[in-house]
Amino acid sequence: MLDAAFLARDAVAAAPDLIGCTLLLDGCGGRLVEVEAYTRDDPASHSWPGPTARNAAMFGPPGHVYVYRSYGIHWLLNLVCADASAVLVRALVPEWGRETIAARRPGVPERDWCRGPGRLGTALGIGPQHDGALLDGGAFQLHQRDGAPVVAATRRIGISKAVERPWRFVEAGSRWVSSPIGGPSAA
DNA sequence: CTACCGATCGCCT
DNA sequence: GGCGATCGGTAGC
Repeated sequence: MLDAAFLARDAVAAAPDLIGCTLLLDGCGGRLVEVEAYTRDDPASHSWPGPTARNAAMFGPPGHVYVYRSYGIHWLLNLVCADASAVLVRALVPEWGRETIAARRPGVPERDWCRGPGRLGTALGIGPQHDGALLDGGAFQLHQRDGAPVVAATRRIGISKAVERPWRFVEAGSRWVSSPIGGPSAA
């Protein structure tokens, strides 16, 4: 288990170090291959407007999770870092709890189970009840990686503000990321 | 393979 | 009242 100190720094610093680490919720999850960083000083971040009811977890201590609903449909998972920054979890390798995940996504190819933040939320069973939960080895577990994967930085996906900040981090060459480069037709 | 569009709703202006 | 840190289906090349 990684301790809270691992996330007690800016999300931009913590995000690349999270690639290769293993994230589990109730035994479902696997190795992280794609994340994005969002900071307090970041027009694309949910903490940008200041504290509200929705983003309260982002303004709490590091080492908790921030969960919110996207497009009225999907539940997205973030790991809260220091100073109201957070890391959006976008993709992982489904290594643990595979039978549970398969039951949640009938007919969906294995490669798509956790490829994209919305699908990952469904696969792990993320919901509003998890907002503010502690990454303490209970329901949520975050384990240190073995070795150092090759990490590439690209532009973030699906946002309209601060698009130039290269704060999306992927494991180079992984087939489990939502897009190998920088999103649909990005350089 | 890429491109477009509808679904669906909580939050902020 | 407008707008997403998205996905899945369909259409077209």
